[in-house]
Amino acid sequence: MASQKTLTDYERRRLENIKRNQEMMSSFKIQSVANQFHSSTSKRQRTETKTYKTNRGKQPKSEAPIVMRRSLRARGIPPEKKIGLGEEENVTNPTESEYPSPKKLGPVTMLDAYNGTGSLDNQMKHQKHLIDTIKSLSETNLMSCSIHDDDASVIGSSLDLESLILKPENVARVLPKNILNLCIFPCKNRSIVVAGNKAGSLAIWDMDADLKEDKEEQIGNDDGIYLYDPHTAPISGIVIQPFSLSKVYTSSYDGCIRLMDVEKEAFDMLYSSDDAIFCLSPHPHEAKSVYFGEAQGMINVWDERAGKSSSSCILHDQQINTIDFHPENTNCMATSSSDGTACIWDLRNINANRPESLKMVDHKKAVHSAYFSPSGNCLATTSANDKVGLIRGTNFMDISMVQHNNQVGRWIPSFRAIWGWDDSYLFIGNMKRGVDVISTGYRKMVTLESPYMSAIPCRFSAHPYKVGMLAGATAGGQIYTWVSQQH
DNA sequence: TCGATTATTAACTGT
DNA sequence: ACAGTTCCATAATCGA
Repeated sequence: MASQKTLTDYERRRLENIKRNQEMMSSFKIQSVANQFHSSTSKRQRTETKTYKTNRGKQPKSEAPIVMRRSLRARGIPPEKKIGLGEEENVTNPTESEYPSPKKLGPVTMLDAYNGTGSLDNQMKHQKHLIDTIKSLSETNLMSCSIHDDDASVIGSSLDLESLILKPENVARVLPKNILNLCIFPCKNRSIVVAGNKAGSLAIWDMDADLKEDKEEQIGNDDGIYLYDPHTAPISGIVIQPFSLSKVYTSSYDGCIRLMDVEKEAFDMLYSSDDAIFCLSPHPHEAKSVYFGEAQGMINVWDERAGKSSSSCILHDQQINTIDFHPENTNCMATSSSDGTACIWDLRNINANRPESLKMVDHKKAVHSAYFSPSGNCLATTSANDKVGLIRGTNFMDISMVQHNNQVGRWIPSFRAIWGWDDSYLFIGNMKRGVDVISTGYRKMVTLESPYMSAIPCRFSAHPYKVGMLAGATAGGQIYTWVSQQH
């Protein structure tokens, strides 16, 4: 009943937002971008462009420094068990002991986790260069934030869809295997993206690397891509601390939450569990806590001050795929789950054994994401039932469903519709190698296409400060970054 | 109701 | 250009 009071409070604010939003939308010019569905005569259109920016995409060859790292993790059958099976034989019994594999506990230095090529000396220099970059960016970001606090100018900036283009230099293969998660640094003047893949590797791509002023500082053929191996199973969440860019949280199916602390040049181990961790989300108003979905439907909170997980609770019948917080109402949280539902919760109510949600959206099939719009007026859900849900209005009572093909099969990570820079558009992958842009204002859906996009983008991240900069990641480890071409 | 099983799918790998 | 491999997602289908 305490929640009732907040809701009215909350409602009032939302109504104001809705009004503001409507004004914004009506003043917004309609883009009817001609849908050039090149119904692609066949599939073999062009695939050469994707290797525009190649990388050490493959497994390291036999080189001295790598052997050192390999000896720690890969190839490691738990030594105390399974010896009787003989080596290499463990492949034949997939029933047990397969997945948890050689999980490394405790902190790992960034250099140890670094996966590069070339001489050890070059690797050290290259890796150090990234550390310096992130450190410097952390400082400049703090300065610019404190001087003119014009963050608000970005939120609500409208976007001209026609201006979005994909340049070949903004295409790169940054990782082997599926990218499951990516996140662009919340930094005003730089474009750096962090991506995690199914193998537990983390890539950091500094897209401004080739514009670097200090050419003589460049090491080897510096493509701005840095590869680390902090986890041993799929990376399920990446969170960059907005006010401390040198801290990047990662969660993984290996049951660990790590913190890449660039100041300490290490991947700290914050939390470890026998169960998989499926998602990770920072509380926007409590900088020191991250929420994460663990095991079957459980939500858990990591509290940095306490140095441990503070509370847990079962919210769903199956795994929680995403957690997201309302941008204004500090007690409002949304979850999506493979149990077929997305829910909105009052944080004060989720301590009970069987908490009750404020709102539940039933998709009947797995829900892969549920994200609040930048204003908080709308919740967008993406489900395996081929619907994108828009939940808005007073108390989120108004539910509309947009048809969208979300049948990705087995090899493509599930689609998740994300918001751009205002409440106007959602961005989601398209099975025909495009980016679908869903309008919330009852306009026709538009598909972004490019000859340089040779695979299906399934996961996205929008640059928090650069309107129009949208990075899409594929099952093949590529990242395609669309930008807004001025004028 | 709960397991175990299978079909589905796109892109990479390597001849 | 072709075929073989990926393999821990999801839903539908059987069998206990």
